[in-house]
Amino acid sequence: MTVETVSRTDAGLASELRLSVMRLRRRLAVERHPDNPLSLSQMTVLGTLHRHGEMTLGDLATHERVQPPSMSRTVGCLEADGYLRRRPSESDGRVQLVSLTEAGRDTLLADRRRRDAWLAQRLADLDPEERAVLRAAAPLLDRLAALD
Amino acid sequence: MTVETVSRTDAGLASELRLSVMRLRRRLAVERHPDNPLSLSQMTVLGTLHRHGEMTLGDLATHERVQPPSMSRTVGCLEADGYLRRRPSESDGRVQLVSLTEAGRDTLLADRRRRDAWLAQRLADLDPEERAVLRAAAPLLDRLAALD
DNA sequence: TATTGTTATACTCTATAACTATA
DNA sequence: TATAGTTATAGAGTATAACAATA
Repeated sequence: MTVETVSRTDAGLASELRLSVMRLRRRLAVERHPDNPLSLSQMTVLGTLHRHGEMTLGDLATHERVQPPSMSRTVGCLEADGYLRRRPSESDGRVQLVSLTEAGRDTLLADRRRRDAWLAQRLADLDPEERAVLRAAAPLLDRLAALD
Repeated sequence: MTVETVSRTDAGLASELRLSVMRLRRRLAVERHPDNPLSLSQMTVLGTLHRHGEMTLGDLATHERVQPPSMSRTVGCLEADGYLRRRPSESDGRVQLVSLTEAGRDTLLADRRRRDAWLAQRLADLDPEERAVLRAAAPLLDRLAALD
């Protein structure tokens, strides 16, 4: 088996996919709209809160596959800048419930439009069948990333 | 249109794909085999050199979508640890040609086997049709990430 | 004792700006 | 002058360890 054909086998799929995922992630980080003050990770947190509604900090960390201290820091910055709010749970004083503010929601939706301008333009260069492949692939990537 | 259905539209595909790519990349970073001393980015460079053969430092940076100083540092560490070698081009003294050493190749292949153990196991939980989707998706992700 | 979250600290990756060497 | 690469410096993102508050 040669290096060139390894990608067609199941054994090579893992390698191919990992390289591709890393490169696109890096490119996405570069191509953010310059007037958006929020980082890629911060925007992802806003997106998750928009999708799921109010969540605990721990659940947010689990969902984003980061450790609690990392999420604590991310959430701290976003709260300080007014994109989300925290409140303690009534039933369990240890728990912090996190939710989007109106500013966070506006920022998310504006960013989504801008991001779509870049990535959707790249997607427009693909055939409809190729876009269909990626639409099918996205949830599969999430299943691969799932904790179980 | 609701939040839940947005992923079925072309406008929502960009958002979905970005979130999925980021989460899988983070998970891959976590799931590396603990006895591998090399980082995700370092392993990616070894993989690119294995696939392409000897390359200039600049081409390597372009291929990995990083700036030359970033690649200069990555390559410097890998050279110091014996995973690759550099030599100046005969025709142009400014150019550094980078290639894998035997140790780099061995490390790459060993790591590929280990990585496959994790990701291939996750892939094994998918249907053959779903793996086919991902096999088709990987080169499309690279086209999205391409400089043009 | 166990769980949730925070603080302290450090490391990796990446960038931009300024520089050196070569063309 | 222009190009290839390096050095210096800084910032973002993440981790682990130790801690505080609550259950």
